[in-house]
Amino acid sequence: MDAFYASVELLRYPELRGRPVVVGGRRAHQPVPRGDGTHEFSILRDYAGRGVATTSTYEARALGVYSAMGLMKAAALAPEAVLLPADFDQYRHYSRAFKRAVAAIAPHIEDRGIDEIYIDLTDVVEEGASDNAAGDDADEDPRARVEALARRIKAAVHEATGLTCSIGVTPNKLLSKLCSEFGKPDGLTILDHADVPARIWPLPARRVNGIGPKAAARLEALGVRTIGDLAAYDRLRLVDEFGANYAEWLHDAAHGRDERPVVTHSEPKSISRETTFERNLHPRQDRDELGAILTRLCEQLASDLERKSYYAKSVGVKLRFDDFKIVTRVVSPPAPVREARDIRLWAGRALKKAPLERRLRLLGVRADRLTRESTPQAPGTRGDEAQLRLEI
DNA sequence: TCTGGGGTCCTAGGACCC
DNA sequence: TCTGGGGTCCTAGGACCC
Repeated sequence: MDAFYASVELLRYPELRGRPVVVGGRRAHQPVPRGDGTHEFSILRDYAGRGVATTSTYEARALGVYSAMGLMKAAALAPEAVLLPADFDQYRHYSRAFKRAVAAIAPHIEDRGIDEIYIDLTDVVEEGASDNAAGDDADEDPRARVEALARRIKAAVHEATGLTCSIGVTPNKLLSKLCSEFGKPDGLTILDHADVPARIWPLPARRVNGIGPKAAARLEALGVRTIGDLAAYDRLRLVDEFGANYAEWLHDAAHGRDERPVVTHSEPKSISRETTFERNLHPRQDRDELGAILTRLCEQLASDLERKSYYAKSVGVKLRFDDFKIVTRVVSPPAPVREARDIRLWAGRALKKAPLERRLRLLGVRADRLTRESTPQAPGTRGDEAQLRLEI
């Protein structure tokens, strides 16, 4: 989806179209209705406090404001930009709507978060082909068929949500992810393996999903800037720098090779809640306040577990200190837990294992190693199946 | 008073088992 | 004085993604 959160906000406040708009900041103010149908909006310059831009409209991006940028920095770049608080219920609603619209056409979908999916079009394209075989003036060009299908999906998404999306149709997820960035907003790119040298290799290596800031910097140090540089780079030297596994993946990725299937179902591995404080808190001086925050996080986590029907075999805490260093500690209760009181107890024990000298800016609680069962499951046993032991 | 919140996956070391 | 070769599970940290 194109600038998803910001675009949803523009549906609600059409008068903001064409203006730089930033979504984010926990203390951002709700727009105030004026009575004539318009609203009084807060602007970025007036924001004070912690927080980052969750997303921004293309007009704000033109001014240099991107996702994850601190709002104070964003305000320096775009002081007149409108600032809106995030409304995740609203975004989830539109997320479900666009996914439903796609699923009606192509049901083989992998969820990649609130605003992104992979679609396996193989069967849909083939069905279309056999349908067409009967027709007389049917379009026989496979590429034209694929394009028509992609346009049908874009139209369905727009019909259901009023929002635009960008689609990349390619032989695999890696290439589709790259191509979905082309022509945004409202892009459509169809690409085959043969197009990789011309259209993929000129791109910066950083654009590959899985090459982040660290890997990109190390590649840069090797003189590797583009995906084409990476494709041409000596494999063994890549192994020296990154280890066998990552090196092989880098090499395959640079050649547009990716065999990962579209995964239509997956179980969560962990559920967590965390919060950054308005001011840094000291483990001893602010002990009571921290304890209250931890309790609240545990209550939220317990309600998440209950709603989703999971128990946690491990409970962990996450601390971010004033120097931004992160420490995590995990404990495993004798039996899986779900109740807020239990989570609070074990989170407290995990916390005791952590170093507590510096001030904290963030505290988090995590339910780890999730299970549907409330009773401990010994390794190698399943339910109440009879156990068989054989010795020779 | 730069720098959110929710995730996944990988690596590495230690405990423990046969 | 030396002490193998598997395996699994658990924990901590880090890179990366949306």
